[in-house]
Amino acid sequence: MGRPPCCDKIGVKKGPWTPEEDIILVSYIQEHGPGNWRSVPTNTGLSRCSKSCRLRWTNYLRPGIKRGSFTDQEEKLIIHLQALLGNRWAAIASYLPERTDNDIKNYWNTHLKKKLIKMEMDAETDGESSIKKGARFSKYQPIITKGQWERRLQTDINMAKQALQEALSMEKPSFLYESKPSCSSHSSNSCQPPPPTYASSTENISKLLQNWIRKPAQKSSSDSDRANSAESTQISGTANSTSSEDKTGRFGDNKRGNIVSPESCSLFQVESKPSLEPELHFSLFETWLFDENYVGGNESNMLDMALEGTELF
DNA sequence: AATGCACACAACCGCCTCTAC
DNA sequence: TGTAGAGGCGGTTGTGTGCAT
Repeated sequence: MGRPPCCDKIGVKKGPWTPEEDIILVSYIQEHGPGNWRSVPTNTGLSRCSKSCRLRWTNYLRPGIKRGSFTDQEEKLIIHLQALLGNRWAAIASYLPERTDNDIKNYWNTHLKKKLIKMEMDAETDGESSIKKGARFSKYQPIITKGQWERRLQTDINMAKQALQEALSMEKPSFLYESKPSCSSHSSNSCQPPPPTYASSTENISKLLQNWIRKPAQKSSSDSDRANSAESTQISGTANSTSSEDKTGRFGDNKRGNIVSPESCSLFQVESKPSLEPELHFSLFETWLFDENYVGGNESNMLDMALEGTELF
């Protein structure tokens, strides 16, 4: 039924990307910018389908991707947003600009889902024992009663949904600019955009390129995909390991010169996830998301809220 | 040291949405 | 207005790695 998948074409390579392919893709995007993925395999000679190229870029090569373990704050944010939005990982990812939807999805599936299930089971177990004692919610007993915080939760969810809709819409609501008065009535030149959050990753790519260039002799086109994959992972991992440490990275930081040019930074400033100004989103939600006191002051309550305050579970 | 298992994550698949014609 | 194609998204799978036995 329907169209055959674009990746069904004969000769289209699948599997892990090699460093060579990464470099080709990054170089091409440097020059032409992201988008028009259909033309990427044709123009680069990559034996990859357009989807694969886009995915590789957005999930791995795109500047600004933070790797490593999720912080508690990120974790709580994901839990809240998942409760609010469901499995809309792209929407959730828009509130964690340094994380890809794939990363969040993976993290949810491998960590948070289990964690919440465990929490739920613990709560149920505790609830059963509590029922016998006549106190259903004793373990996560909030300061306010369940009925009270349920009503507050519903109100907050409605408010948050409304805010979220506005935030996700094409037009930025005016209140989002409250924290940026300098941008309100000035020319575009005087309104400095926030520093690109992906700068660290541009450096990562630069390092990746450097690492690859330093040992070209080790590379062989006859290497198996698996060997390439392993090296790719190693190189990328090494580069990525620095990403969360240095937020000042610039694409032009490549001392070897031209592969990654400073001018290309503008490219990556253009290409970004929509609505990727973390401080804006955080300013909008941080109170609601991180005000743990309002349900009793601990993470358990928050998780309990996420579990019980939505139909998604 | 060898084996099995669980975990993490990159990548693929298929469906949906959007847009140009 | 309908259709085809490209891009986007979420679910799922495959594979490498680390740990326990």
